[in-house]
Amino acid sequence: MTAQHTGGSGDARRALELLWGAEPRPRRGPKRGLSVQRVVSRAVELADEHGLESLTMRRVAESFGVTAMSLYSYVPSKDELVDLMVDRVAEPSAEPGPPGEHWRAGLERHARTSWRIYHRHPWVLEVSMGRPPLGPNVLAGLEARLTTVGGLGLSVEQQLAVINLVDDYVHGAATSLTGVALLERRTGLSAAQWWERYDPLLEEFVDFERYPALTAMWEELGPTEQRTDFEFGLQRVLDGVSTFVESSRETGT
Amino acid sequence: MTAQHTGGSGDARRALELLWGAEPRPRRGPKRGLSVQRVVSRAVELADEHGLESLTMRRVAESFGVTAMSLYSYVPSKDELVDLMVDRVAEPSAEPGPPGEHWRAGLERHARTSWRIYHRHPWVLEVSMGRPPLGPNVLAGLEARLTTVGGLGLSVEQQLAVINLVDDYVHGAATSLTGVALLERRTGLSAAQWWERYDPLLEEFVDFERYPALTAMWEELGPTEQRTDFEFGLQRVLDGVSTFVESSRETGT
DNA sequence: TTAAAACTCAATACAACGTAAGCAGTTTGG
DNA sequence: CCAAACTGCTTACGTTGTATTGAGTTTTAA
Repeated sequence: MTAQHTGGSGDARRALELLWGAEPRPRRGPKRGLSVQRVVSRAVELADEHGLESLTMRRVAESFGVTAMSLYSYVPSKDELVDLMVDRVAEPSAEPGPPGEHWRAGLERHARTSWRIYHRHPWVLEVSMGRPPLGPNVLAGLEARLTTVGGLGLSVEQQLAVINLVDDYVHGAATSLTGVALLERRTGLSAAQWWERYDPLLEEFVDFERYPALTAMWEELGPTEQRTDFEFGLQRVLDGVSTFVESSRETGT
Repeated sequence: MTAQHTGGSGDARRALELLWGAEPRPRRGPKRGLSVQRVVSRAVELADEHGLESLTMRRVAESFGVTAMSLYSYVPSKDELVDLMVDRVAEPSAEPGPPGEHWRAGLERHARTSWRIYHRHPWVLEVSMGRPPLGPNVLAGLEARLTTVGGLGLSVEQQLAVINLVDDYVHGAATSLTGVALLERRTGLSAAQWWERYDPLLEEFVDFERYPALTAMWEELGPTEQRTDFEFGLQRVLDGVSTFVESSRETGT
């Protein structure tokens, strides 16, 4: 496994051509049996269903009845394919939000959109956004965020800080929640079954007196109950931003 | 690559023995050349230096001058090794914090501790904590957090929600920041070099009028400047928690 | 019209991975 | 003192991404 996503260490022009769909220039050889679009769509389906770790070139190819190497005439590498997948599922259609929308409602909307994407396509969480694929949907997502925080009298740096704060929280919360489901698939063991295995053994190793608060918690809730409450966290984060925006307005800067 | 960390799909008792160091029972065969401790330490060193993706059983073994298979008499699988690594670097010594510490200072301290761990051991970010290794350090970290939010008059669910909120944000922000460095290593291209490659090509593909806010931002800052400001975000998050705690006190519940 | 260039897809191959199986040699409990 | 238990090596298998090669197909240029 080379890894997920190169951030375009290959041919940058080719990468952009693929992202922006500048494909159908006339080609010379035999008719192509597939298309970049279809390959990306199928790859997204497979990743949604079986996870990024079982998304292999061979499996994508097999689902079309061709060999793995055939795909390389559509996509230069697996990493570029993943980039295309990310832009495909990012903020589809990027709804602009109602005119005159309050910034808080806007941030909430963006957060929930990301949350929904992560929920439908958990594999996106495993792809680094350090160098996002510069495709239409990814850019539209950023544009929408910037528009939302644009009218608050914040500096551009502060605008980005706010956007990153919300995005980072959503990403973290989604990772946390998704991790559980991922482990259930990878191990074939539900969270409850896992706990049943470990619970009786713990007292053999753990001196509970060293962990009184933890022990109390385990007695009150099952330890399975540690659901990340996305809504709770999101409101706290937005409250924090709110405080900042208001005090920022008072100060005049 | 099987993946990172099973959450103990193997022998649970053996996993706990390893985590709690219940090792040196007398053994029959030849003297062991290594020890679980040394294997874990070396694996941490290698992962720190070259990343989790280049941490292979063969490389760990090679660094000791033994074969890959030799390691399997110390550690049942690579996934279990990763679990051991996580507990090794988690909250070392778990300082209890000054007595009478304010909850906000406590949460800040925990957040910065996590931040430091992620910074020193970025590979931890890639390991799911859906089923954390139930070792002494991981448990100590949770205990410390629970203690910090214990005296606020919150329900246990609320306490966990607050802890998860902070942890999720820190995790997200660290992932974001670390992703950049990871890509620099994987591609051999610095962020600046990457941008130099894409910037001139963008106008060929992107209709900037569709992305006015984005374009304005790119003109004001280089797009390289999108540093995640951890401190800024952390203070906003804590402000949000603060608002919640206070209004929660007023309401009486 | 035809030859060459450009293309598609398949077959084969390689290095790297985690780890199973088998084995030779070492230590120790009965 | 010997059989059981253990260590560490060798070999091997199935999987991964992708380089290479080659055969067959379509388009372009002469």
